[in-house]
Amino acid sequence: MNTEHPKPTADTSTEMSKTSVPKGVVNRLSLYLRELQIIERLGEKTVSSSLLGDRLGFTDAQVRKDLGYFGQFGQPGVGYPCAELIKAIRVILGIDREWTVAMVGVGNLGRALLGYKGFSAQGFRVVAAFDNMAAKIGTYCEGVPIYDIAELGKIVQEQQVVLGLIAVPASDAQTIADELVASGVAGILNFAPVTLKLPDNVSLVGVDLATELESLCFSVANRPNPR
Amino acid sequence: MNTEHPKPTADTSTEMSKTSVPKGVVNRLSLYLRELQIIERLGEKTVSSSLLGDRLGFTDAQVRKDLGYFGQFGQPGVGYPCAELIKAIRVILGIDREWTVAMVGVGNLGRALLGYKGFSAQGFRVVAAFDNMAAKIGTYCEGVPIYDIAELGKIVQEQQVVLGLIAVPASDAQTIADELVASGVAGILNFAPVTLKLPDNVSLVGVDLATELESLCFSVANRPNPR
DNA sequence: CCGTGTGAAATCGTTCACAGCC
DNA sequence: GGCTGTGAACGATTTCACACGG
Repeated sequence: MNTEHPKPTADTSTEMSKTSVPKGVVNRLSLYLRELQIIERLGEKTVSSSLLGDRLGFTDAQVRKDLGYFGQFGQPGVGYPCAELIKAIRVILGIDREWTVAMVGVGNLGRALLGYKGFSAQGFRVVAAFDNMAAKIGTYCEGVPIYDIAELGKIVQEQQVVLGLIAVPASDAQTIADELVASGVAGILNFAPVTLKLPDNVSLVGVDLATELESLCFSVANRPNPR
Repeated sequence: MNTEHPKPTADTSTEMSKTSVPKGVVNRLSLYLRELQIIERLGEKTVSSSLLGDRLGFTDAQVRKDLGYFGQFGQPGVGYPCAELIKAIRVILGIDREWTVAMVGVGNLGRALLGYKGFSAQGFRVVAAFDNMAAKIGTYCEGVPIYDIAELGKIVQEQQVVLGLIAVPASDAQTIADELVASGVAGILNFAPVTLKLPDNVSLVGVDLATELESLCFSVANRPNPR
């Protein structure tokens, strides 16, 4: 849960958001997107902030405010047009283009992630995977070629990989991260249970299973009225 | 990042403490714990809030405030004793006891999660896994027996499962969640990309890969100074 | 001195409430 | 009538700053 990103000065051309966006908004945007796609598939042409909010457990005001950070997408009295809002959110999130991705670590978790359909579905193209186990090198996993980790730099550069996913043991994660950064990736999604240190021109998001489980324990253990 | 729950905090018995803990504190506590274990293994007997904070990217004040919600653990002029603070955080998080866990869905992701060492390492005992694929039923994965999903209710009750992990396709997740709740679990960790609706005496934490990746995209796409 | 614990101040994020539009 | 867009009020969280203890 480690993100990055200020919003100080845009120097170029067009407009930049006046106010900086609260962190949390971006995650909610992803959820709005997902829910909008479901609603659209249900045949609805438009959706109100209150319906969308109800389905996700947010207030209508929050939905409107969140969207308001990025523009005006709705029509008073009517709601938001699903199709257009979906398109707009994809642009905001930056997933209107294709992202070139590499997976580092093809153990249990790496394999599972490579098999996750959501990646390709949303425009992420996994072009390479890396491992240090000789037996795996040269084979394919879910259609993705597995290379020797020693070739990481070369291949990341050749293939213009923009995002790196780290699914190696904690002890190797920082080294891998450094190599990815040196090879020019712009962002890293880290599944290893360590806090990575990166230069701040590289974005970092971490997914930490232990942390999530522990926070679940906490809320169970400290529940207001245990049954 | 979907969490649940407002009113925690207390240490013993019948107290309904008024001070609510900011959400976010619990996740940081997990990180403190992890880092403390590393620091302790390095041979340090104590650690200051500023050192701990620096290693994780938080301010010293934040570290002290977070810990302050739960008691006084440090010595002025000295810092926090690693061993004791570790023990204290484990108690706060509720991971000083053993939690009985069941995994639902033994596809790629479920298998990967079952293989994740962090679970057993921190006192989580996975006693059962469920799947609807006939070929898997009756076999073991990472030492965990796989049962027919039709037996979920019976086995969860028999084994007194407290936490359920959902790693099934999105379309099945709500049904499974309902069954888990009906069988008496106290918390659910959901990996399926849907927003679950649960009664509020059951805690919910969601881990959503698509959302995390999208938020990474956003911060790369909107970086202050793209290189 | 260094470093904790903690009110008080500052900052940030959410909810309210209402004007204006369909 | 229903619903968006948005400043203003409110609430939550973080940072500051300093008294006090080893």
